[in-house]
Amino acid sequence: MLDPKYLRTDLEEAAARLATRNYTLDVETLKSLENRRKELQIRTQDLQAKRNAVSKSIGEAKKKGEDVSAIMASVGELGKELDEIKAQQDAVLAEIEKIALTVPNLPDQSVPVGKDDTFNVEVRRWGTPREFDFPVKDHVALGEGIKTANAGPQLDFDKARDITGARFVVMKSQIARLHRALAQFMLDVHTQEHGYTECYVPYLVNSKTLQGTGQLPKFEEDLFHTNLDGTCELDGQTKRYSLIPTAEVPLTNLVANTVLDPKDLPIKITAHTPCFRSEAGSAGRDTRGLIRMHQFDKVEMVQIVEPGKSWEALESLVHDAEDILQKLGLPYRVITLSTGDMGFSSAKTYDLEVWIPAQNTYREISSCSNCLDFQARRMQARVKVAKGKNELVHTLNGSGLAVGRTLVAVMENYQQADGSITVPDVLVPYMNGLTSIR
RNA sequence: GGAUGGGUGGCUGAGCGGUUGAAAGCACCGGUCUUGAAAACCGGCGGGGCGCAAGCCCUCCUGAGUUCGAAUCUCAGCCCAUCCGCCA
Repeated sequence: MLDPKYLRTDLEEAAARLATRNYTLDVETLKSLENRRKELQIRTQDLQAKRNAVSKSIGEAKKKGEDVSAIMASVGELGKELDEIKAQQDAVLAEIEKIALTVPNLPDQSVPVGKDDTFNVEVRRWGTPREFDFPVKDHVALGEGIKTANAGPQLDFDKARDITGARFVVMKSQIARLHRALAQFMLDVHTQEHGYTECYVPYLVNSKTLQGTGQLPKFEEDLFHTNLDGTCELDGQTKRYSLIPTAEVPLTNLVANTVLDPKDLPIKITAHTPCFRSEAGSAGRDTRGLIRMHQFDKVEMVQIVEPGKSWEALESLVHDAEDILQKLGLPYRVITLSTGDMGFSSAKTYDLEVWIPAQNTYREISSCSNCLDFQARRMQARVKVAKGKNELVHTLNGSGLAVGRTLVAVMENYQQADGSITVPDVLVPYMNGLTSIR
């Protein structure tokens, strides 16, 4: 959520900045709601003050044994009026809240302005894509060509289709192990070299949690939801669990509704989890292979930092992600997403794109975002900066990395003419010494 | 799933329906004392909203209700603890 104070005082500016990310802020509606809110709040508070004063005097009079029937009669109407106005105020407040929860974060001033991904800006490149002296295969062809002992493909999309449906995969044998090795390797690097604390988190979360990081209420259809005793509405909260679309959700919400001690910051945490996305609206895109799955593994990094320290934290986060790619020897580039291409909660996002030989292009493998206080405000995550002075923390998240896509990159970049895959040096220990998958 | 007991400020923990936003202790902050520190003593110390401010309002798990007035009473829900049952 944006700072309601800012939204009140600089509504026009907010609208202009949000427009750069293709979001139209309903200025007129907000203005009139705000005016109404103010008017109603003044009236309720006035009535409440009156009621409090009278009630107090009743108490005092009663204590002295005086007759209070006259005073009590005088406040009879007050309660009724208060109830009415309070109800109106609650309705207006609820309406404002409803809008506020669907307004995306403001893009930082340093973010390139543009309506879509064509306005993204390349920041730097690392590594040189390898020259192949044979026709390159994509990871699907490679994975289906490498067989298990009983001749089944090690990358099996057909079985997954039978078991579940499209956009799922079954991995077997050494490919499955390579996939696991990648995740282990990433976790080890982040915990042992980058200072993150490893976490194991729930894969099913409640609605409040999803609201905290910004997935709800706006992106309902992007998620998979469970159906706990039917879905019942309970004080505005849908009672059900949903599968996490990223570990950012449980990790970031670890600090929801807390007041942190500055000396405990920054908090750097990481987790390897499966991620579940409905991919609503991406029908037909990346239908071949592992690039876009309903279920995929990811190692996620989250940082909780003091306000004012998040920009340096964003740079460190990107470097932590880049380090994995460098250790794996995978060529990549760093992109600054334009205003129109950023996620809902982000003020600035760097994407890491890894070289995919079969597509002759770079594809997203990590997304690192600074959310500033946007998520913290939704979660009520604060830090005690001075005595009695609490400020919202800043939250950042980044993939470190998407494991499935890293597997794709390793398979394709390390393929040999005979269809085998050389195991990157850093992964050999995780593969029990195996140097080649064939 | 069944039974019982609970949810109060950073923590522990009081709180007859009426100056209780909340005793007390710990922690924390400021001061006195001290060469310095500790101890002792004095003072301060939850969160949020509106407002330039004074101040006013909200907030004792959440929501609804009773009442002139609710942390205190009623109902529902959520969560926690313990015991029983079931179970990876």
